[in-house]
Amino acid sequence: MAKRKTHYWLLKSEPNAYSIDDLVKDRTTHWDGVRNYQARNMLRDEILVGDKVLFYHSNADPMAIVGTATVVQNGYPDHTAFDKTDKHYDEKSDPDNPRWFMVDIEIAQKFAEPITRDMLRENEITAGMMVLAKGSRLSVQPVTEDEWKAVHKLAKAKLK
DNA sequence: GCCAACGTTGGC
DNA sequence: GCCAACGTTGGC
Repeated sequence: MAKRKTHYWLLKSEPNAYSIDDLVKDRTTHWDGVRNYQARNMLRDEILVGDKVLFYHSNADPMAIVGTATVVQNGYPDHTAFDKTDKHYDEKSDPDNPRWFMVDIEIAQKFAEPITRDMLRENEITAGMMVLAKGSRLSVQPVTEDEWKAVHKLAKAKLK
């Protein structure tokens, strides 16, 4: 069976809602509540088991990449859209024709120190990351292999 | 708290 | 199909 090349992604979360520490505690989670079509398409079609994820804290102090995770379940319907009591309930998502999707991820590592936006901006490679672009609101973003590696170098450098 | 950027909605 | 109004995101 031909093996697909690993793809890399960045997932944003407000730590108030779900933080890296929550993921460390839970080990795995389903990435529910995404209600944006571009992000939905990636969750449904492009993000596959074995892909690697940068975990980013938005609207936080500090705003930073705080760890990594691995995708352990391909896209499947986001059941929180069917739950009237859920914050992300969407009456237009039909269980027979779901509108929203999610993947499952598992903690890989929590960085010893957060990789802040300033740190990302100062590095030649990570300075080009989508998450730094003005007005970048997409909560699921593709990351290049070079960016992935550069973030890890920053994480190691930070340990010194 | 402010507000620019962006996505969605709905009238026409 | 256009686009103004509106709501949300998210950095600062």
